[in-house]
Amino acid sequence: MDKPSADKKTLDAITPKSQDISRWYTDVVLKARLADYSPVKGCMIIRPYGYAIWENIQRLLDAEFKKTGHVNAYFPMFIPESFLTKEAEHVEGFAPEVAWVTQGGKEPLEERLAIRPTSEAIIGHMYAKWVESYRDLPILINQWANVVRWEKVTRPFLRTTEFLWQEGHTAHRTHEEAKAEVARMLEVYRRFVEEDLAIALVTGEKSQKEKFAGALHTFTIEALMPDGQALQSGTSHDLGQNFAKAFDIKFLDADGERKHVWTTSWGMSTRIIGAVIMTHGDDKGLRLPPRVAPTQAVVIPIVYKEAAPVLEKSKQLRQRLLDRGWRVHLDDRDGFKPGWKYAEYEMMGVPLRIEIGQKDMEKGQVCLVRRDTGEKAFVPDTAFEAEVERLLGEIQKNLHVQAKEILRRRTFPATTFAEFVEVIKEQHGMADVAWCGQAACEDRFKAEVGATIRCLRDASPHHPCVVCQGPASRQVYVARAY
RNA sequence: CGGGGCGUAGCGCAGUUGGUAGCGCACCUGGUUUGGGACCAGGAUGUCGCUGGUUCGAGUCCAGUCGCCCCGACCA
Repeated sequence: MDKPSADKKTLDAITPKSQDISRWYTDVVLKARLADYSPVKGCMIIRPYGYAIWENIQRLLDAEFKKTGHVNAYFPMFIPESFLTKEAEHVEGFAPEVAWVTQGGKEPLEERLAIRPTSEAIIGHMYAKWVESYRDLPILINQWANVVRWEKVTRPFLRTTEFLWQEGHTAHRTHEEAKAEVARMLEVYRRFVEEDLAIALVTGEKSQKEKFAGALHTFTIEALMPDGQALQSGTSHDLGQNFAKAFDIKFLDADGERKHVWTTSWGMSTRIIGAVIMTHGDDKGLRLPPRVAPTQAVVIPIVYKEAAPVLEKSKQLRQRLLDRGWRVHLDDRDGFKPGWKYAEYEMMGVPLRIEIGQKDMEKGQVCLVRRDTGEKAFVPDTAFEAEVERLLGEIQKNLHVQAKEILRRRTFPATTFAEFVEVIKEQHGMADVAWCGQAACEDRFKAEVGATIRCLRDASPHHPCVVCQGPASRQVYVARAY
């Protein structure tokens, strides 16, 4: 138990991921300075390093929204109670977690105001004002905003009382058009998460029990965390005419008839950052996918007596990468040994480390070290930019391959209920099972092991219902969830 | 919201039968160092989560309250 030197090394270390993933997660969030706890329960401060990831997510997603014809706007965070209650299923679903403003200054309010848990109500109200003719359609608006949901159990990023997200709200002339929009945006999410965040997903429709409150149909992208819990990472809702009727959003169609519009909504939140942390991180800390890493490469000069030439070379290397559009940091701080810096940037998840010392300069080479594999390579100075570009691409790809492999290994078919329970409780995995479509059978997933249907698969069932052994209508993914 | 655990310096912790707070790391200054978490010397740092009570005296005992973590029921 007395190990003075070992103690020193483990003092700042994070709890190993394999040992206790919950503590590991908290350690990483705090030590990598992604976020910090706020004085208000369930809220968090997103620190610059964490916020930089969010900014990259915003930038990439927003570009996709623009490409698909959407524009940004901003709606207020206060929603009159009478608006929220207009859509019966919507209010029932959100009532338990709405925060209320009841007083302004010293005066009590005549009507209390909900702090938006989502914006269908206020946006529906406005769309009713704005839509007159079929020529006003479609409306394709997105907003970047904060919302508040009074959650009982919170964790940084994965579930917070206040969170940042984007919510798209569209109104269409026909149901066909709205359904196409729902599918289009789900695909935008899927591609973004798989390709830019390197996270493996299953996608599909939610069961009626799990759908968004007020929607006809909800479609989801679901990631599986390494502890076997699924994480709903983005949703796209076909709202049918539910909100159009509740808020009286009507247009005069070409045939001279007044008709209700068809609306959709879709959202992705800061929760997705939690998925990035969980999916890619290892015992040393974060491993960030290059596409969203705030710093894609860090230059660490190795200086001895003659510091100036090495520092000068370091600056040149940084500049050569900046010129190519990469996000690069030069850590030329004195007083920290290289080894300390290595550990620090590994913890921060910087994808690529660039070491440069006198020896390298003499040999006309640069040392590159990958965060994902730990592989070290010496490359000719002349090939520097090309190698950095190649390696960052490799790292992005490799993280995705690893994530897909973990999802594959943790997904198990089950044909009997006993097998299903084994998958959830013993394997800590996601079950791929046939389901008859009845709510009673769906309820048993939750009652027995606390799992829910994450999404319906496109595949047709090849076995009887895993619960009742009656004829199955759908193949479904079932798992515990965050 | 139930069950369990924990709140003492920035972080991790110690603090005996109640007697006025300490250790390691981090931080600051100077020097030597620097290819996997350096070393020496000096220095600064606290409403002991908060409120109330018991007491001559509370980090310590009692009550309440807030927060965090873990495990279960609800949710992006």
